[in-house]
Amino acid sequence: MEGTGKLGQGFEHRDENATRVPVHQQVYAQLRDAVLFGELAPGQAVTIQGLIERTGAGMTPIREAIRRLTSEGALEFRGNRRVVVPMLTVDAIDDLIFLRETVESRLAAHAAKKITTADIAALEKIDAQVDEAITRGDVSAYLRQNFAFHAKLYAVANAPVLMDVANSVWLRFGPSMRVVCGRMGTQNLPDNHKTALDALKAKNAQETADAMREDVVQGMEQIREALLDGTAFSDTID
Amino acid sequence: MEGTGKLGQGFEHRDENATRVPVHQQVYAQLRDAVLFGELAPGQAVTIQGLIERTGAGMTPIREAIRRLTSEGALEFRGNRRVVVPMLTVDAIDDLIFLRETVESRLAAHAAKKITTADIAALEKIDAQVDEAITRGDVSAYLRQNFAFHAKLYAVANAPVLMDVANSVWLRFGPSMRVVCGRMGTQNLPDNHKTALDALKAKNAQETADAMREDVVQGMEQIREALLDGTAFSDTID
DNA sequence: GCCACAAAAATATGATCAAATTCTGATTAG
DNA sequence: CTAATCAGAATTTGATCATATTTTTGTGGC
Repeated sequence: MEGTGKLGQGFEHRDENATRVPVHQQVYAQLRDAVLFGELAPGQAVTIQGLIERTGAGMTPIREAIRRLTSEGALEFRGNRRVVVPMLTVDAIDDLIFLRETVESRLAAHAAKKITTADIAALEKIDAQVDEAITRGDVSAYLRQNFAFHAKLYAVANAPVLMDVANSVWLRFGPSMRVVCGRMGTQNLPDNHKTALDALKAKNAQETADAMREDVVQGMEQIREALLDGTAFSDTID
Repeated sequence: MEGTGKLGQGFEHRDENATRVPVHQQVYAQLRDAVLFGELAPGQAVTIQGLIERTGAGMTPIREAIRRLTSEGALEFRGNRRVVVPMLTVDAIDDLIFLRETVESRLAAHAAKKITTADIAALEKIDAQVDEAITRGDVSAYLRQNFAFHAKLYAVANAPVLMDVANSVWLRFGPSMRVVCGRMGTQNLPDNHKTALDALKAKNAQETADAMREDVVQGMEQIREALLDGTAFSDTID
């Protein structure tokens, strides 16, 4: 996705049976990933004109994508029609930890009741890639695979409302997570996925919820400490 | 706001010092209220063309408003470019109850720590109007004033992340709430606001949280029972 | 019941207008 | 004489609309 530039290349012939993805959704997905995986730094400005050049799309679909991301908390309206990637405050991170702890453990419990062997296999495959990214020290891959693991669990839980909240939380701490990982590398990162997988196999909702809560809290606390420390975010724009 | 039709009438001269409100925000606010206070029934379709006629606005701002409401859970994408007011399922209402209970009590606790005497006065004034609406049997006024009470509490709490979640939850049960109230009238509606106000005056976070939790759960359970009963929603579209 | 055609609605683009930021240069205080 | 500040011009950016294109839906003939 990085550096490809324009959208829609290679899809000029439309008599294929491939389902057409609307431009506004493509822009949304691209911008969402950019925020989620830290390609945009906290405080960085996001302009409509810039996205027009970057994506080659028209103005309307870009506006739609920005509105969507804004109400999901990925972007922030800064008064004078300026849109930026929000910067985390300590107050905000406390609420995010609380939310993620609460929502993610409930999602995990739901998932434990509905999970199939195929789902477990998929989760194990993703978790193996998480491990690989950690040993390789590949921050970007870790962020993507770790998200994929949690996202898969949300999908299994099949609870749209909770999933929306969880995704919004991810979008809000994503940029800071990247900054923290960039500083610390991948060594101290949490991975309680194995415990969760064992609990999932046993279809034990309570244990699954506890394992995921542990995983979540560990990760979020690292961001919180970096925020309190302050040095990690000294280079961000304002 | 009802029945006024076109937007932006009477604002042709722009040398006033009145701050200009963008059209997409006006459309958003209008549509948001329509969902929140049950002017649109669950399952009802929302079309771009319809809104163009209804509001007199152009296409782009309407699209933006719809995208925003969609990611806030007030509207739902139904496959073939069709947007509808979502219908609540029993699974969804359970998650909404859980979320509102959790988030609203935390917001209440935050508010208790920061509240001023002016805020308390404002809350008491709103609560008086809630009482008046109940005795008058005015469902529409009850819905608006009750929301105003909670919204004021959110504003005092000053926790943007939690407030976004709470507002999203409101948008998701709003339409069904209206259906339920339309059936039952205003007599059996909960109002634990007095207890909450006492706790707020004492700046007791725990008691405030408990009072609000009680208020919230009572209201949500009524929707849940109506959903299980099923008769209340038999006339909705789909 | 199925396919073709017509009408309606949604997506996407570019043009136009308005507002805000930035840039420039001059004036003035230290 | 240098540096800071402010006014106004120029550029950039956002908001809105009108229009073209594509997709879906609805209808009538076979």
